[in-house]
Amino acid sequence: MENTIESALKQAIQNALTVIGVPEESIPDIHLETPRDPSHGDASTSVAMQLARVLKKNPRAIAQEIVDSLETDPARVDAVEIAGPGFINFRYSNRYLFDELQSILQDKTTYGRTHSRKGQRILIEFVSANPTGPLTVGHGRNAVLGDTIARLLEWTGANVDREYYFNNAGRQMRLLGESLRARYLQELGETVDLPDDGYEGAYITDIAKNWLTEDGGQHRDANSITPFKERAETAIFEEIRATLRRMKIEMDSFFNEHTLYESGAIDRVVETFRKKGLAYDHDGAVWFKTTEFGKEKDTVLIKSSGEPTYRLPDIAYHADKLDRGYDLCIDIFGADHIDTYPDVLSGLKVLGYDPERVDVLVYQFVTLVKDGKPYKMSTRKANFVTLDELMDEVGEDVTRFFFLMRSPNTHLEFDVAKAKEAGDKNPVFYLQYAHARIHSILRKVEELGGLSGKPALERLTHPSEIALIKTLLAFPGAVELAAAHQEPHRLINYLNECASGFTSFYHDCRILLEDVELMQARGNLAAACAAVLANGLGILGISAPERM
RNA sequence: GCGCCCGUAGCUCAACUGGAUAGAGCAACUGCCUUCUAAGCAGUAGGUUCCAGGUUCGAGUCCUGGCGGGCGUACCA
Repeated sequence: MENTIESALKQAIQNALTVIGVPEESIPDIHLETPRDPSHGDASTSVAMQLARVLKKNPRAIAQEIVDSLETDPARVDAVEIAGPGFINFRYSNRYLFDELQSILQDKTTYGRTHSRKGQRILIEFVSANPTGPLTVGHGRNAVLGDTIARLLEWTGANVDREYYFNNAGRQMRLLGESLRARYLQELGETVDLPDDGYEGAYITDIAKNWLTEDGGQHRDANSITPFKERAETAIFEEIRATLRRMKIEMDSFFNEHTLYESGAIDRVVETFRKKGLAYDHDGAVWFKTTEFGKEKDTVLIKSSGEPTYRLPDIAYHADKLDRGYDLCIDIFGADHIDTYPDVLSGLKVLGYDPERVDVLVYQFVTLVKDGKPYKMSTRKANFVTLDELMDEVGEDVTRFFFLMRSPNTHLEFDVAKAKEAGDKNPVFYLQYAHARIHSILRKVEELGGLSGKPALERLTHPSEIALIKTLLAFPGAVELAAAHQEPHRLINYLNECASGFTSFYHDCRILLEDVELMQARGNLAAACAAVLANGLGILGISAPERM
């Protein structure tokens, strides 16, 4: 990324500022942006306006001084203009655009990859649903966000591992085992009630039925619920893994909370806290002095029953992750967990870790809209929609897309009816359609002799052609931006621009022509666009079909 | 009560972290298929960016105070 035109321009501006005698300490961070309005050029900076106050001069006059001492590469930059209140606008040369287009055509499947996170090891923990039931729509946003952010980070050069953290002990799992036993016995004709607060979902009955066909009812008189718990866990985890696979999510590891008890990691955390005077006994429980870190109340680490609350293993777990040598650990949390992570960070600080190495992405809840009405869900009650059911209805691509298309920190309305309308109302098809359309044309170009290895790209002069090239060149930056913010929807916004840029080009400029040279130039532009769309959809985990 | 998030077109949401005339998609209206995929394109209409102050060359974006919604505020996860 060192030799990009942007970095060259920044350097040139920096130099010019020094030349005109701006003291080093008042030089701001030079920021280049792409103007919304194309008539304002291809890149723009507002340094002159930022300096107006320090230098006590008219911003336009400062801009003029900067431009006068600015040395830009005439092969890449056609014009430098001052506009508005003091913006300095840069216009790129066509030659630059064609050179860059050529490099897209060379890189194809790797175009858009950067090295900004090269050498970084990142662990991203997500989904992390306990095995008490199938994954529901509620987990979907977490799963897809986590996986897509992982893919984004991989595209910027990082080495990313995906981990699923779970707990198969405790009250919830006990209830699950008891619920399974009840169903099992019911299937054998006994009259047994589900336990209070038991799991009512039909999947429990399915597990019971399957088991019965295997074991013939030999667990009827088992006096321990352990086999029921284990059977339920295995069956449910199998289903969860299958669902994830269907969503194109491949975990690198599953981490059982229990190992933190066995290894003594939890005890060590408490010991260290005590040694530092940040843990104490009160009312039979062990407390963490979170008031030392700005909280209103201290927090219970170990209940008077002797059972730790989930915060304690959480702290030990994060320490474990950092011990494994990751530069960065990312957690994907729903908004309901928002209150827990400050404690984890405080705990890590006490243990001597740098909390900066943990990043928490909090996303807001999903409202599922069915028949125009919001649909309330709960795993324990039977009224939930599983991810599998959702994918059965709207397909895998649409499912991933809908979870990604909004900023993580706004509420997401998932309207099943809209997602199902496999037509113009569905934005995912717009991207796939543009891609398929290009391939359809390229197949025809192939019949007419194919694309030239050395296309005459300078034949591309139509405004729609130039605009499309510029959009394609923005791809690596869009990936970088989405990765930096951990917000996949930014990439979707970009891909929409890309697809609509193509369709404008498609309508303005015919590709299949007698003029073979022009056909090849345009064909190559279309091919470059297909490559960008395919790469972008790949990052989102959405297919890029060649025919529709 | 306190903490976090949100409030932008009729609806669902963007807006490159402070930039130039706030943009898309649905829905509405008007055009465009003997020519490469009409799952498309071009156009019209739609806005006091919740309200009131403040910061500055410049605010949807930052600060303060309200109003409205979501989530949390457990010896539940």
